[in-house]
Amino acid sequence: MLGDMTAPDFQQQLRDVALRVTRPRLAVLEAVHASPHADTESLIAAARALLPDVSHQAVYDSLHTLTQAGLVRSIKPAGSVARYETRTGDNHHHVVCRSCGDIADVDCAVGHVPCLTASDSHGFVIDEAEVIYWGLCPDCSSRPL
Amino acid sequence: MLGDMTAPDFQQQLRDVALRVTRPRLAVLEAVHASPHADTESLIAAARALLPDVSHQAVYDSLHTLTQAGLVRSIKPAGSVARYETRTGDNHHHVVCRSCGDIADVDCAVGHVPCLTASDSHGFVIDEAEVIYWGLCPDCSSRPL
DNA sequence: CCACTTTTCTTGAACGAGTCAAGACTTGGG
DNA sequence: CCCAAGTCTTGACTCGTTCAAGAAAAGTGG
Repeated sequence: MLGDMTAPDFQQQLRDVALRVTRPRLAVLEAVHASPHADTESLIAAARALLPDVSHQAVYDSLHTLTQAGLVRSIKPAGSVARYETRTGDNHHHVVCRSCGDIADVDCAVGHVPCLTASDSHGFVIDEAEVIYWGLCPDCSSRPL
Repeated sequence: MLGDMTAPDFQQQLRDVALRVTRPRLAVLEAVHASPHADTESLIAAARALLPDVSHQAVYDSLHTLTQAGLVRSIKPAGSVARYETRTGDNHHHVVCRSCGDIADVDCAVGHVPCLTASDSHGFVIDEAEVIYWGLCPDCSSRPL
């Protein structure tokens, strides 16, 4: 069951970053992989579909750990709760619908590392540029309130 | 005030956007103008320095109203509470220190409207691109933990 | 395969920025 | 000056997230 060949090898992913392989972590990893941009509540539900008795705290903890390890990435658009995805390390950004909060991935038009060098960084040592495009998703823009 | 001719006329700003001129709003506008990137708690304190008995709720409400009217702009970097500034409409972005949370303004290297056209917007109608540069401020980068 | 050490998970309570609601007060127009 | 609409005060409350203590599981060395 957890050795599904078509899906990423989550066990191996955990070992690769020197994290212990636990069922909560596997369930969370699989849940995030299956539902990109899902919020924590949904992920708790999804993780429980795989491991019925996981505590919400274990999910929160796993998400933090996996985020720090770089296996998942968290995004928190203003006005939204935390959301997670497994697509990491490829410098992609997000479009967020102002109306329904839906999120989609976008690659920057510039192609890579957009605007990473600010004109005047005030002495800050910058290591990441996070871009959020705000607008309306197809559904919401075609169905104005 | 004190002969400062460059100080914005906050009363006029409110009238220009068809908002009622109330003392809480003036106090909040002035507070935000005086302390760019301040969080709500600081702004409540700053507003009370000008108008001792403002309720926190009036400050929250004013901030929302002023934000909607475009007189102030709010920013909420992940892991931080809401912060506000009066510099609006000039497409500038922010550098946020991962360590101390300090924020500074930056103009995008591209000069204007950076990356506003995503490569594939998935049908979203985009109206704004928000950029946050993450890194370490001068103090934190020179004094590693 | 077992005992041990460390990390992780469970349970349950707590926190705090922000929001809601009802009634009193202001603002600005007439 | 008066009034209706819009704002503010007060105080309770929500809910995503975090904290804490003890129980359980993972990995390690014997």
